[in-house]
Amino acid sequence: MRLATWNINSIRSRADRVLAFLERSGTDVLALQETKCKDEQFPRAGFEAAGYEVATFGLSQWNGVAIVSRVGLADVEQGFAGQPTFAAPTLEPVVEARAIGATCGGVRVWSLYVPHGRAVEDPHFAYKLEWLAQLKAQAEGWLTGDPAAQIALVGDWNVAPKDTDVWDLAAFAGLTHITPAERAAFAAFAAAGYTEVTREHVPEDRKYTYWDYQQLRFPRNEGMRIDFAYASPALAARTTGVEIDRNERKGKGASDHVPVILDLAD
DNA sequence: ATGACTCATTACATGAGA
Repeated sequence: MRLATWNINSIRSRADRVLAFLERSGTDVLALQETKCKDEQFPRAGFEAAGYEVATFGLSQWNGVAIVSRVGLADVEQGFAGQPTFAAPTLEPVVEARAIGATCGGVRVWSLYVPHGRAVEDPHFAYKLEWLAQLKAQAEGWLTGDPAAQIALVGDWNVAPKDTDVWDLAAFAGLTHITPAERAAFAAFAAAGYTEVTREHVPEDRKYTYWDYQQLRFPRNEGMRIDFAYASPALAARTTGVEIDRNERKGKGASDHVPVILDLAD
């Protein structure tokens, strides 16, 4: 089975690209982030015509996550238990559309769009840390008592765990994504028993998953590695390979992130 | 070339992204 994750930066702008990717890569289950549309606006028809089921969680033009699968899609959950809320200025707190779970081909898949944080002194940053802490608390519970659990926590984590996961550490001084607090929140999933399988299979430096649209970041390979896949022990044992599909950043109309693809043994 | 931001909005400028 092939399981992929991709921050698509608007599904309505790139549905054709995603359909072509599914066909070319032979991906069975795709977790999407930043779909940037409400559920009723999601372009489902093309996916269903291609033989995929679709589960979405979108509330507005911000955030939005989805899972598409051709190996079954059951027990959909929009958001996770205990997911922190966020209050935009002048608005009531809401559970944002940043997490959706579904069981696909025997794997409990979570498509995750971790809050950005914006700036270390911004309320969004504390929200980010709490969001990760609460997700970790839930994810720890999903593992207990079931050594055979097949769980994949995949998506845009908005954390660069290693100094070499950004193109120039000095350029990030004082900014989010590289702080010890964020890295500790990310590492807590490993302490809880999950394995970050993309690092295991692609350990080399400068294997980025995101390049800013500005300042020729992609042709210069000045990117960030922030899209990851934490796997439960049984799922990690099944993971035979990982590919970061760098070619998807090329050309007109690319997302600023590329797909990360996991190969799972039957 | 892999190329000089992009997306969505009761839009025409603003907020968000990282």
